[in-house]
Amino acid sequence: MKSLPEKTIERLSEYRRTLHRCLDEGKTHIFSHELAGMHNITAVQVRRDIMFIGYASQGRRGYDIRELIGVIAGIMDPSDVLNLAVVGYGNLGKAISSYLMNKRPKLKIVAVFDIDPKKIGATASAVDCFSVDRLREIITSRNINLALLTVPADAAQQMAKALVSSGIKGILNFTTVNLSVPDEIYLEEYDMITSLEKVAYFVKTAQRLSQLS
Amino acid sequence: MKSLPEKTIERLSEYRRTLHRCLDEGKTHIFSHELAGMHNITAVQVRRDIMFIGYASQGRRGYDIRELIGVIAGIMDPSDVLNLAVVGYGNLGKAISSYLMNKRPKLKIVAVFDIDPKKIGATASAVDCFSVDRLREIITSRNINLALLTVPADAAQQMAKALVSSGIKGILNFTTVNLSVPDEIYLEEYDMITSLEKVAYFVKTAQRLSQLS
DNA sequence: TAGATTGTTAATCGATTAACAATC
DNA sequence: TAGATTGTTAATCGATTAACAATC
Repeated sequence: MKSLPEKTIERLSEYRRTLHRCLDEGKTHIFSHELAGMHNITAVQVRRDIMFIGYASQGRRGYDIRELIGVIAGIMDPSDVLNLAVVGYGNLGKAISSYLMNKRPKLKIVAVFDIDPKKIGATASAVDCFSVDRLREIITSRNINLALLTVPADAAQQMAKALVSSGIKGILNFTTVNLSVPDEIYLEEYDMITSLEKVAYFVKTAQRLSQLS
Repeated sequence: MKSLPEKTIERLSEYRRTLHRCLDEGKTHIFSHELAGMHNITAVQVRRDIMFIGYASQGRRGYDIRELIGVIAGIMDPSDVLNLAVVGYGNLGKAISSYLMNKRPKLKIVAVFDIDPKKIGATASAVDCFSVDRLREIITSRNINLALLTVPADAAQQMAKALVSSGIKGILNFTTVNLSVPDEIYLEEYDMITSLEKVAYFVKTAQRLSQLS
């Protein structure tokens, strides 16, 4: 199967969460326009995404929520557990760790790294915290594929380099530094300040436009 | 002036940060291919973005970094300070607050809200922490335009509603709930689990594709 | 049936990239 | 000049939306 469009992948992840919530509320089926309304998009887009993943409903009673969750999981979830490391255990690292803990059984945080001796050795939220000196050793021994980078900006590039040379496959970058890594490493920037500036720009622009009318 | 493409806005924010770093390192000019290399995009795209904002260089010696920063600031920065509130002062709220503190003088966190009496009244990182009961009062009196929502998932929709009715203009949503808000409210989803699942998907897909070859 | 809904093709929109003339 | 670089138009690519036949 070909790789799906990036935007579709993002939405599938969001649909799944919403579908789980609907299941919890006792729903068994959902219409495309319902799912669309919950995500502020159009029903056509929902149907198109679902077409992409090759799922078809039983006609006019909407999609079977349980089945749809299963199909999405088949696409999105790795067949084996993907082991993660959180690198940098400050407020952000802690927030992310507790956020992710037990949410996705196939995405498992198996190690946390920090430079602060006071944090090292602690077993925070059931995960061991190691010194960054042992990065390569632990990444190899625990078969870690993905790193969540939450260190201070001035340590980011150097740490990314160390991660890559330790055999990591992908980095989710929470720092404000644009990392440079080899092409074969999947890098996702997750940039708060950019998001915030974008919101600020559009809020400002919307205000200005509405004043004109 | 028309509103710029969303993607261009995002990149302008990223360029500016990089440009500041270059200034700190003593550079005065930068070529489009240098800036492109630092962001893993093409030089054409950099030039096109810069064309969009109406800046022109002095010919073949690249862009004047200081001037370019000024032009980007003129586009992106609100003319007046935009007041922000962080709603939910757990690990994530703390990380965001200290992250943003003093980074962008035009984007100022002027209040923090929480439900926990132990946090209320504290003056964390020089910002007062209030009870959510006083949401409307403080939002009005401190002229707050934008909220950063970091409350637990089950409180998110209710809190969003309270924020909207208190007169907020935009929400940056860090929770995993897809909020529903009126059209005129600018809503930006900032979703960690989706980002992580996306990275996981592409890492997995890349591995599979490379095994085929 | 009439009405609601899905699945899919074709059209549109928006963003990126290729190509290249102009500049220094 | 030759070479490097910019600014801009046109072509391409990818994602969204419109339109509509098929289904129940």
